[in-house]
Amino acid sequence: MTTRRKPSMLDVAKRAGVSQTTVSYVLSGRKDVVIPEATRKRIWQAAQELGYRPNSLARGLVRGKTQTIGVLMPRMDSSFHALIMDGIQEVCTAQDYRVLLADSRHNADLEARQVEMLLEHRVDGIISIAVAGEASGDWVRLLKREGVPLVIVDEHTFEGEADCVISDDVLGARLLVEHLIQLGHRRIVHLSAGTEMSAARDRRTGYLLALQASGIEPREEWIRGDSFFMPVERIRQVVEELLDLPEPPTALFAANDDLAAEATHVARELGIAIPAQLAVVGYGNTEVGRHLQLTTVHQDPRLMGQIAARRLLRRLQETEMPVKCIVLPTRLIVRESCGSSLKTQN
Amino acid sequence: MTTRRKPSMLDVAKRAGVSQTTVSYVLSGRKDVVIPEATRKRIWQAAQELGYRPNSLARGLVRGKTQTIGVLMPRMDSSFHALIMDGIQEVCTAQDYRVLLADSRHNADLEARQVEMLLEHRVDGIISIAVAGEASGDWVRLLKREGVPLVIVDEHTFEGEADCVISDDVLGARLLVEHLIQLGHRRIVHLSAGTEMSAARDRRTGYLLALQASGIEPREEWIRGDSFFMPVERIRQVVEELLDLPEPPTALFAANDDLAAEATHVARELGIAIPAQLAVVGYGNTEVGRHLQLTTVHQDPRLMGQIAARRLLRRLQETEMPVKCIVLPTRLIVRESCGSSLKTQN
DNA sequence: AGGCATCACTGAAAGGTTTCACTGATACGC
DNA sequence: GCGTATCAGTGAAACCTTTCAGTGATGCCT
Repeated sequence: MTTRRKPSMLDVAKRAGVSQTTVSYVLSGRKDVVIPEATRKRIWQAAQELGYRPNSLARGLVRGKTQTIGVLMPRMDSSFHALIMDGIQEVCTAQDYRVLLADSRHNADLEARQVEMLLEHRVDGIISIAVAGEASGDWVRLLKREGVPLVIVDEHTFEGEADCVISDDVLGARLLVEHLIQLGHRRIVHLSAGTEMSAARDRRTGYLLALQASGIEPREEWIRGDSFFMPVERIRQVVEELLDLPEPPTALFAANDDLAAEATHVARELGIAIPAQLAVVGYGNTEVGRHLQLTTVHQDPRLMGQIAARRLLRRLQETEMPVKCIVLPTRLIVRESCGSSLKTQN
Repeated sequence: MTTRRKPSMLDVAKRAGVSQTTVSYVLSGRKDVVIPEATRKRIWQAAQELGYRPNSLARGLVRGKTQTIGVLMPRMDSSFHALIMDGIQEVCTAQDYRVLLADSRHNADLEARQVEMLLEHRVDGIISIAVAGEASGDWVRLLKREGVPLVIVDEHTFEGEADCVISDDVLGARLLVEHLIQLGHRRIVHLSAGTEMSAARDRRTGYLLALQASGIEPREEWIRGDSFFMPVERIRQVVEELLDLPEPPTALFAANDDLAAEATHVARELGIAIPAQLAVVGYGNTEVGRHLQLTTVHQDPRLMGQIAARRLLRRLQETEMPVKCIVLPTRLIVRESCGSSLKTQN
């Protein structure tokens, strides 16, 4: 059994008794060229019989477009990232675009190399999810120079240089903390995700704004934590520090639901009753938060992905759209973990 | 500003004063061809100055290999799928392979079209995650005919026709249910995920085996549920049916942790105390399960992804390996939700 | 001095498609 | 019967790389 070459357009052309050009016109469905139905049928049949499959590489090479977008992200592990991807996929699949994945494994060098990889593959545009740090500025500007459209999700550090899709985290955090203050809390600590990512910064900002608006002087030792991706032991250590303060907090605002869930565990292990002795609130409205009855702020990562993808695909058509930052609204979801008697829907 | 063409090898060649062939040899790092260091330097510099970026499409076209694998999955929403992806990504990124994503949105037609799409892109191989149904048999056999390596994750329906990576779900379910029986339960119901996916079938099988081994006659009305992806309302309805039986169950085995979590909610809403009145166990050892203190069986989706990717990449080298089904061991994790006093590690 | 090996390259084909500029042939109007 | 449209295609270049088969020019051996 000789491993035979895959059939090409030329093979189809020969079998159908026409030129390769005609096959191309028919198979790529160009309707501005007149080919009678009979000929089309012959070509379709020949293609069918040979098991012909168009070669996207050759097509991309000559067209200069690949109908492929690149998606860059630090890792594909949390459900937040997964849901953003799901939204992107949904839109891209519906519009017949392909998705080439690139992860940076939380490593700036690799991130830059992955961007290079995507460009080598001649993707038509790039969506980057929650990418961080000033180091990323280099490739963000590179893409701009090269004219490769970029949409950044959940990060607005490069607002003005690329489209971005974020949620209103300052407001969300503020709503959450104001809710705690209304419940009578004054010593509210923040399990933070650091300052590298804008989402983390914004939530901290909203926290501080809420305190200040109520005349509560924020204390330096009330804020701990440095990333959304701290290993569990680190989270536990930080939470213990916060709970062991000389004047212990009565409420804790975690930068996302996962951190809040972990904080809940630690508190329980320390014999602290929730919400009686400690109110805990999270951020993001994840499944974990729902199951733990966590008061939180609603976020819709799938929608963020959809919007990002739609924006990118639109930009591939209309090149000259002004860059913008799309901010999704947030909404407070009150559940048991904060000890509130009020309940919102959902 | 004229939109100028991207620099090609020929441009680099001209600038460095050598032939295109030489540039190719130097830039693709072939060490079997002798080119003095001075020439290499000149070429690297020329490439640098021009901002040359190799074109993977052209390379793939001539090489007949793309260093790209396709990943097919129903959707990218659950963290189970995300973690499998993460494992795949990790291995592929490390070995300098790219990942082209294709989702079928739980639709058999689209699934077949996505496979076709991957083949048009000339991927070197395909990993398919939790793909189901006899309809998939068509493209599984197609890939075999075309000689495109395939690894199937979390599904062994096509064992023998393609490599697969699964966990020992029959055993896992059996351990779980035997544990319940040891705790004294006799009326154990199963919130099932139907019969379409092998994982769901296997867990049901393990459940039945455990009952039979203890001389408990399984009743038809003890098994309800038809998919891992039931909408929440459907899950609730099914759980209520199970809990409302004339002789109510004392234990419930859900086909995965998410279903178990939902069942827990429903039970609580019905005023049923867990584990006092109803023991609940799940499957998969997910974050949700951990936070709910759910007794479960450990699964490592990231590892499954890694193993699948390693298997596929290896098969791309050694074409003639026999097909095999890799079965990962499972491990019982006892927590509070089953009312057991024994505790295992983790 | 002649033969051979190695060095440092080069030319051209091949890979599969799209697209522009054509070309015969038929039909139609007058 | 002639000019012009439309029809139904075709030929060849272009896209960018890899790779095979060479080719002069040295260096070395005997």
